[in-house]
Amino acid sequence: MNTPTISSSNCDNCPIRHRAVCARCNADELVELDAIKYYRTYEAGQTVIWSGDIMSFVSSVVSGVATLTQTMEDGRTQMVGLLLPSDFVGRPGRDGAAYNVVATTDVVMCCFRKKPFEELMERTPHIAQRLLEMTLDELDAAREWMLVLGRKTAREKIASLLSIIVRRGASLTPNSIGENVVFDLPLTREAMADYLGLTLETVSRQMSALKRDGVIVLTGKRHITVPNMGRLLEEAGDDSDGGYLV
Amino acid sequence: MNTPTISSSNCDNCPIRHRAVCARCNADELVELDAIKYYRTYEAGQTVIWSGDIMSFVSSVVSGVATLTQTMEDGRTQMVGLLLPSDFVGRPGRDGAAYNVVATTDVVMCCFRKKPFEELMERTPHIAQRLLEMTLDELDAAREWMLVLGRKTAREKIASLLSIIVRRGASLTPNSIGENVVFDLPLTREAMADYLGLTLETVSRQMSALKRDGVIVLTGKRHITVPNMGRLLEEAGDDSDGGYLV
DNA sequence: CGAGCCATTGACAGGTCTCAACCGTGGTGG
DNA sequence: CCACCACGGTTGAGACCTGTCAATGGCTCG
Repeated sequence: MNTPTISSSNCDNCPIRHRAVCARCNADELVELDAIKYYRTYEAGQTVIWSGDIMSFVSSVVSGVATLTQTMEDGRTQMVGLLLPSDFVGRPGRDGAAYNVVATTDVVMCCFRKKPFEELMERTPHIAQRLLEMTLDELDAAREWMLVLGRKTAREKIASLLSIIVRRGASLTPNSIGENVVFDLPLTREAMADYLGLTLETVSRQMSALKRDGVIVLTGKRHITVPNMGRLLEEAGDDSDGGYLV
Repeated sequence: MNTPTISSSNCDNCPIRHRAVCARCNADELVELDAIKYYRTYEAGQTVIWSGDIMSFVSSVVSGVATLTQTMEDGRTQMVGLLLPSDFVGRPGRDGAAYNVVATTDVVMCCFRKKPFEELMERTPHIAQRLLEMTLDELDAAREWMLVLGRKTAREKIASLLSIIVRRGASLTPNSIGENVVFDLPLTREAMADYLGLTLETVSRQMSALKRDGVIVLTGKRHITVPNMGRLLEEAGDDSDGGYLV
């Protein structure tokens, strides 16, 4: 395992301090959380959690990208969550994991022992409030995703995924002001296919098509430049304003 | 409209008393909820909420069935939620509605004025706790649905939808013990298509196919008998035990 | 240099959509 | 009273998009 060293057990320097499940906690509450927390690291490709596992912890993604997937008996796989820094993993009150969690890049997790975390939640409204807020956001994201899966064409699906990654990464890579948006795909073609309910061949073909049509510029396989974000949003079939204030 | 009379302003007789957002509330908390609540009824086909509307209330479905849908500019529509009795509508902390809500049967809603409800939530952990629990359940349902939308065939999608309706209706129509499961579809073919990301023609064809193959028996358009529930679950591509205790 | 992985591209098959005709029921108005 | 329409549903024929199977290319690493 790479660099298991945890430089900051200190929440003050934590990159997700004000966005994760602990966002609303005050100093006293952080002390309580600190007592039940530990860090774990995972290498790219490693499975963090197997569906059905008994979970002894819940956790927050500190850095890196992981996926939440569901698999049918015959192997068909659907991604049901894309876990970026600050996202929460696990369900308080449930023992078994419902999904597979796989690290797609090297990942650092901030884990809380489950039992004490649940007890802490009982008497710390700040945690439960934040978790409710985050869960409602995830539910909205899942519903937007359902529209993508159910009603969009392959080309629109790809454009939607790229838009979502840009939107979610905006806070991480603060260069989304000008026209040119640049980012690295944290997913393989296969993972993109699992996200979008497509085959990896169709993903590849549509990526090539968007490239050919000048919607995106591909440098290597993963480095992407979007010359015109409005155009990408059009291709995604979304309202051209992106749904948020312009 | 059938029986718009609200016989019970009294929570004790409420059919969703122990399943809705108020499930954990004690007598004192119910009194507070009672002060900010009112009932509304909607006829089948009526739109309850338009996406983008300013919401002055949140609510629980008391009886009937409603749908939560999202629509693209060109009219493509995806259902993102199926609202059955006890389900919660609205998002505390957000002013605008994100989805359309349409009554598919006559519906009774128990509405709470939004501002006071939010204030009550702040000081009543029982409500926030229950809402978190319900939201996590909805998120799980949305993720199961994503697998259906992204990876299942039309035939599997239909079988999955019927299974879900049976499972959710089990508590409502307590006849799911024996082999024969009987129920009425609360959805038109078009609504089923919007649920599953299909066209209504494909839904109709697959319903006919399942009927022809003896998986279901159709009486009229909406009345369904499932002679062998295990068979239906197989057709849905799910684990044969249905995920729950047999 | 070969192995393994990720990705691209082609040819073809097949599942679902599109367009269209038709059926049965219930309500309505001449 | 009955023609007529609206509505939900079924079925057919053909087109098209995406999946399947297969071959190939580029890259990294041992």
